[in-house]
Amino acid sequence: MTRAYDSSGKRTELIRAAKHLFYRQGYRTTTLDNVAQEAAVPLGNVHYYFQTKQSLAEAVIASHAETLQNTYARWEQQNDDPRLRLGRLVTAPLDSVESVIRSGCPHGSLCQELGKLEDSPLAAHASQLLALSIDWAQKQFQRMGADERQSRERAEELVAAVQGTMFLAHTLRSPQLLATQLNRIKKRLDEETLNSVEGVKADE
Amino acid sequence: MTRAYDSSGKRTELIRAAKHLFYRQGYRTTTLDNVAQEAAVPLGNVHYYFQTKQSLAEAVIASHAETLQNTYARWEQQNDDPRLRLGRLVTAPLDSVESVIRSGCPHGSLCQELGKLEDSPLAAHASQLLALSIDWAQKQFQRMGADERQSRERAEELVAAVQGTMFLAHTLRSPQLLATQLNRIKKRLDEETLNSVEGVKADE
DNA sequence: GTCTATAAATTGATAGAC
DNA sequence: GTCTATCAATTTATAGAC
Repeated sequence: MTRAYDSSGKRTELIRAAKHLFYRQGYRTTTLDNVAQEAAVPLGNVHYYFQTKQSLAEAVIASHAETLQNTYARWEQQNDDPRLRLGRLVTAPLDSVESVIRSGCPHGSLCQELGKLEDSPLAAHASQLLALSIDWAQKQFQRMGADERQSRERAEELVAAVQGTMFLAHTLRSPQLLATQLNRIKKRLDEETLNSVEGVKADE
Repeated sequence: MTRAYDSSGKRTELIRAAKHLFYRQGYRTTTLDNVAQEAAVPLGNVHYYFQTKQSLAEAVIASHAETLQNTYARWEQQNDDPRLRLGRLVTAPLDSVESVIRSGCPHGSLCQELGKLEDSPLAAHASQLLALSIDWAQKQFQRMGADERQSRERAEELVAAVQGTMFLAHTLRSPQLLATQLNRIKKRLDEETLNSVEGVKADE
């Protein structure tokens, strides 16, 4: 790095373009030329900002992580009740049905693809996106009074259900499935957490 | 095709090798040379059996579908009770924990990768593997007395949960997660289907 | 049918002018 | 810092001898 920040905005633009294309087409399918064109930057220039395609992917993963953390921070500000927060985690994919149907979960599909590149550190990096979501969900269950193990298992269960639903809806290209199943998950979540309202308020 | 069957067994062997490598490394990462070496067949010979890499992938998908159908047929023979049949669907991944942790679900991960190749018929072909499982699960729920819509939604929910669990366990490389969450799914399945035993026996 | 050698195309990465 | 031109490696696919 020879610069303190991205003065021209090209670096940021390259990350945005790569993020978009990796999501739509996958990491392997997307060429650096594709990214360069999408970002309106000459191909050769890409290597000024990112020495390798892999380092570009790492920047993309970091960008995803930042977005996720911002989202969770916002949800925490907007809702004190951990049940409502978890509800948003479940129904969030409904805010972008079309892209979920077309390309699946932005984080999940990236983990899936990079997870098979064994000789690469990208797999471990990407998996942190999933870990981030589980950890956050676990925190919410803990605020409802669940202990360490209980909260962990419920968080894993919830994230697995949402991920599996997005995957199925994407694979079968069914917006209907996405809506129906996410609502089922949400309904069960609401039912299961009905008796933990007091614990929350006491914790406040 | 100039032959009625695979007399030398090389065609079958190539499919087996490709199936294995696509699962472990992914479709894009696996080269025809990799497949040829794994099958102990010279590279140039691959094109005698499969004109393109895509046609090899189609054969792999067909082989997966055949395996799935055989498995379901066997489960139907071994158990009359649809609840037990569905139980096997849930716990089956525990019979091959290591490969699931290492590479995820053989069908799910294939669907995920091929699903992003838009200009290819492979996506639609692969998605039939998932559809097959959902359809089979739906049949079992129907035999328990559930109507068309109910059985469909419960089948989708079950498959989504199992797929999501395999995906999470694979991404986080956690055999513990796989076992814990699959057992949770099975437990809930058993609880929810407790009151539908009569309906089954009457149907027999 | 089987195999070697190679063509043809793609693509990540680099060199070097400006 | 920016961009053009090009290298080097990979990989799908084909040609043609045996």
